Amino acid sequence: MDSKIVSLRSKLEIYKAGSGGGNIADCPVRDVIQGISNKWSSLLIMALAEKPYRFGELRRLVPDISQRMLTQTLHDLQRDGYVHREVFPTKPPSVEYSLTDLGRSMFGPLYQLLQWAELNHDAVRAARAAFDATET
Amino acid sequence: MDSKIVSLRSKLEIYKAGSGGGNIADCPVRDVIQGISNKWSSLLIMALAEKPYRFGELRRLVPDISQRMLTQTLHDLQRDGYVHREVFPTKPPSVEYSLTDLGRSMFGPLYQLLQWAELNHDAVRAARAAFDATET
DNA sequence: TAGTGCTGGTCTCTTTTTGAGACTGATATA
DNA sequence: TATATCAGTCTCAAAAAGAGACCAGCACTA
Repeated sequence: MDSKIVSLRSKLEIYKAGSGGGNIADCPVRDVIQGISNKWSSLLIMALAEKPYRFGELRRLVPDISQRMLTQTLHDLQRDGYVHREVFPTKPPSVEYSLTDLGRSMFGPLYQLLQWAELNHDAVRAARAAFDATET
Repeated sequence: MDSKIVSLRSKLEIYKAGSGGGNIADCPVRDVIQGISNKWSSLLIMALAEKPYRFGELRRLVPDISQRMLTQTLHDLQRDGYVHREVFPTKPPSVEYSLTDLGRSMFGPLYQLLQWAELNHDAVRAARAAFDATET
C-alpha cells in the first residue's frame, strides 16, 4: 500500500515538473481523461465493451440519454479513437458502433474502476447519508 | 486478454439483469461513477492523492478552475466520502482538504486509468488528428 | 394509394450548469 | 490608513445539456 502511494507521488511530481510552474493545468493526462470522464462517455464505453451496438440499440440501452447527446458523445469517442463507426447499406441504413483496439485497451483500467464502484457503492451511499444528516 | 473480456461480459450481464429491463440506466455503478467522472473531480482527487492541500493551494495548483466550482466539487467529494475537510482556527482561518481512506482506496483504480492516459496520450492525439483530417 | 413505422440523425427552444468576477469580514502587515 | 490573505458566497452572463419536432428514404399495411 505504501509502495503504491510512493509511486504515485513520484508520478505526480513528474506531472507538475513537466508543466513547469507547479500546476497541473496543462498536464497531458488531463487531455485524455477529460475526454472519457463525461456523464455519458464511460457509460457508452462500458456498453460497447460488451459487444457492438447500433445507434437505436444504444438509445434503448441508455434510456435517459437524449438523441442529441448520444450522437455527440459517440462522435467525440470516435474522434479520440476509442470507437469505430460503420455504416451498413441496408434499407433503411444501419450504423454500428464498436470499440477499437485503443478503446478496448482503455477499458482495462476503466473496468478496474467500475469494479471498485460496484464494491464500494454501499460505502459511498452511507457517506452521503451521514453527510446529509449532519448538514440538516 | 480474452479472459478479461469474458469476465467483463459476465459483469455487464449482471448489471443489465439487475435493472430488470435490459438497460443500464439505474445500474448502481453509475451512481458512483458519475460522482467522480466530472471535469474537476478526478483532477482534485489526483492532487489530493499526493498530499493534503488547502483551498487556496488547490486554487493555485489548478489555475483554470473557478473558485465557485472548486468549492462545489470539494463539497460533493466530501459528501461522497472521498475527501475530508478540516478547519483550523488560525487567523485568518485555514481549511485543509485530504483524502479519506475511501478516497485513497478509490484512487488505486483511478491511478491505473491515469497511467493508461499518460501512456496513450500520443495515440489519442494521433487519432484526433487523423479524424480531423478526414473530416475537413 | 394513403397511412404508418423504422432507420440515424439534425434543428430549435428551454432549462440547467458553468464561468467570470465583484464582494465579505476579521486580521495581519506596511 | 491602505493593502493583502484567508475561504468562501453572490450575481450575472455564457456555455452546455435536455426535450421534442422534424427530415428523407424505404417497407409494410389497409
